[in-house]
Amino acid sequence: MPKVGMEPVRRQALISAVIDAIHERGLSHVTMGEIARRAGVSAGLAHHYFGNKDQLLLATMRHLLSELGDEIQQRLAGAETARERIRAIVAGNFSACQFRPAVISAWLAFYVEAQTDAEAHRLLRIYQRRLESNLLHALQELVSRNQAVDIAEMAAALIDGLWIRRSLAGEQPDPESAVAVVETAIFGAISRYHA
Amino acid sequence: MPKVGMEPVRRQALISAVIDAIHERGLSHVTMGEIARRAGVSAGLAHHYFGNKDQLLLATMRHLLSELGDEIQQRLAGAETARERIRAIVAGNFSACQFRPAVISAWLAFYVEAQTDAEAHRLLRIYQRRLESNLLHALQELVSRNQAVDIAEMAAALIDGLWIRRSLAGEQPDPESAVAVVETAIFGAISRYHA
Amino acid sequence: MPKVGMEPVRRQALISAVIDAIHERGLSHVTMGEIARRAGVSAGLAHHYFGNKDQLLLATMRHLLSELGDEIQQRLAGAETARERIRAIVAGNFSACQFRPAVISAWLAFYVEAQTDAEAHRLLRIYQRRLESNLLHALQELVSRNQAVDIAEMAAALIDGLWIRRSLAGEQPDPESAVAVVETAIFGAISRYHA
Amino acid sequence: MPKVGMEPVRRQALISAVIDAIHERGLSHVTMGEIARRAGVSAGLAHHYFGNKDQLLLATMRHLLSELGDEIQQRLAGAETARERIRAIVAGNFSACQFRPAVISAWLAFYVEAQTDAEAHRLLRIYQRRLESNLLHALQELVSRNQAVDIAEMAAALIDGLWIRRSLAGEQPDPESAVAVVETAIFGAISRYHA
DNA sequence: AATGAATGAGTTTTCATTCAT
DNA sequence: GATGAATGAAAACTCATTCAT
Repeated sequence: MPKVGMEPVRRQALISAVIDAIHERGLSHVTMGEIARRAGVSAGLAHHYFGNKDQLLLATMRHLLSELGDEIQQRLAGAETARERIRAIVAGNFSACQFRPAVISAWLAFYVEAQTDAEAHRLLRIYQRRLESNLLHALQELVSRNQAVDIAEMAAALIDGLWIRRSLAGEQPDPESAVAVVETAIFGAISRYHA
Repeated sequence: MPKVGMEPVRRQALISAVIDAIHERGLSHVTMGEIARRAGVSAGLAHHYFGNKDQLLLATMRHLLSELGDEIQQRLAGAETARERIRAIVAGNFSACQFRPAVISAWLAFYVEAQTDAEAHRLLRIYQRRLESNLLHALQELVSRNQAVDIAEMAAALIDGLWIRRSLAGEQPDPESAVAVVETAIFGAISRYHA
Repeated sequence: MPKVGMEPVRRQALISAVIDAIHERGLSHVTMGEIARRAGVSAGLAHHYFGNKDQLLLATMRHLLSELGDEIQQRLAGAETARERIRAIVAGNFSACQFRPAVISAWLAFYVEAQTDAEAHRLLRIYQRRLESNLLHALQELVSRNQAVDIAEMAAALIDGLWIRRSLAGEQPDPESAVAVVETAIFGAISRYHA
Repeated sequence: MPKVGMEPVRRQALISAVIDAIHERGLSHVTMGEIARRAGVSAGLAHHYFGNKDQLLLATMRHLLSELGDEIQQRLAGAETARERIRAIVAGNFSACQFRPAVISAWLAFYVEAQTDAEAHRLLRIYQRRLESNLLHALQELVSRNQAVDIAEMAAALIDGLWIRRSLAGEQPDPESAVAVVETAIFGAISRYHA
């Protein structure tokens, strides 16, 4: 039953299937066959649209990165003060659509993949630099440049660390408390410098 | 030319080979053949000693966990005050033998594997609980129990986050500055509660 | 935008695409998708017109055979003496439209295909018999029947051999010198028998 | 039942299987599975020893080229006069072990493969150049350099052409008459130049 | 103890072909 | 008439694992 205009639908279904499959089986055990089955299409179609497994995986990673970017950008748009911008960045990183178990699993998997895969590495670095740069700009309005650098690094590491630990804990992820931990650490550090 | 008493040597060589192979190829691309080649033995021997690939991987993970445990235990032995114990735990996590690029890669890989592999998950949780428990005990001498729980979580996440980010940065890992970041965050939080 | 009367145009475009594709990728690597792409149509249309891949390939072969036949027939029409008829046959085999690199590649590929494909074999044998029979008739006016048979075989082999070698040489094919080599061999053999 | 020292045996069996499979199915229809089956081993083993299909095919081609080279070299060793050397080269090209139907099919297939495969092309050109060079040296003792060049080209083309036509004819190949045709053409041409 | 030979199951990938639109 | 969606079967290739030696 071929219909026209199905390409974007199938692409999205396949990317979602990748995320779910990684969550349940782990990236190293995911097969094209399983992804296709979850997406309700044949393995051939997955290749037809993405060329090969690596490309499909990278497309999924790009999807996640872009979703996260949008999430943060949206929140930044409504932020006026430096404190609000910092909150926007932190909250964006733990936004509902990103902090779902399956998405967390996929993120982690790609994080690790980026250790050895050049393209995955490149994609992740771009996101990381942007995150740090955003944080840095906001922080520099509150503390000196050197202090901002230190706090930004700490905050970025804390965000990643909370992600990884919450995911491993297996409990229902709790975005709000995660946000609170990071904000406490950031604003605590800022007030320390101000004292 | 089989020699007697080679077993521990071979086992260690294979475990080291796993770590290096994960670092260079990524866990999902590591094969028994490559591990064996790196260890300078035949693939058959790897099976002879470890039974199968999963067991070899888990043995490697156990090796890393035990090494980290020893590292922290050693430092704790010489620590007398609560502050010193906290410093011992943090420093142990970034000790030279652990904070090598190849070891970091392997840790990350196992972290992710633990998402979907029951035994890996169990091993990792044991280590995490011990780490948190150690931290908690030390912190409770300085702050209230509730405050200690919050700080311990933050500290643990920060340690993991620094690991993961430093590894991805590709630069030579710098244990001392990592330790400094974590200690600053911990003692900053403590002093905040005291104020 | 389907147009009426496009069928012969599409068919010819597909056949030309087959020849070019064989030249650039080799028959064993040619796919329907690539042929269709080169012809500027969808893969579905290629099937619509030719039924399946084998039929399209055979249609291409028939096209080449018929083109070669026409080429020779045209030249034979203007030939009066036996020597002229021999020259017509030889020259026809190296005529410009046949001795193009892409066409040579396709010919060779079909030659080989004919080893194992019954229909291709049949088509090629028809052409070969006609070529030999034409040559034989002309030669028999100049030498005895037995001598004519020998010379015809030699000439036919020489034609094929020059084709195959020129094609592999990769140089710009030079029909005239090829013709000269064959004619020298034929007329040399004839004069030898006459001596 | 693994035995040591099987590698050369398996390699040879696989190469022979390639030749037979090409003869019966045609290069474009040959699969690794069929080759392995004919060789009496698993498809995995074929990959184990040759890496991939292309490499196995090229190894087969190298095998044929080297066998042909040996055949000619042997005959050349016993030749003293220029005429004998020419006969050695021609006879070597139609030697029993080369002029078997299956071997002929394989040769043709590789000839065509060389049109589009760089490595196959390289291998074939080396053989062709050596053949022409050998012929040229022998011929230059009997005729002028220019005449030798012409005769060598004609002879080489005739050899290839006879191969291709005899193979297509499907009859039992007849080395002796093929040799006779080539020698008649060569020595006829020489005597023509001498006249 | 140790190896290399060998396999078979599983995975990716390709591609001719079909079919609704 | 023409397309793009979709499939399924077949092919290449990988690799953990077994086993005779």
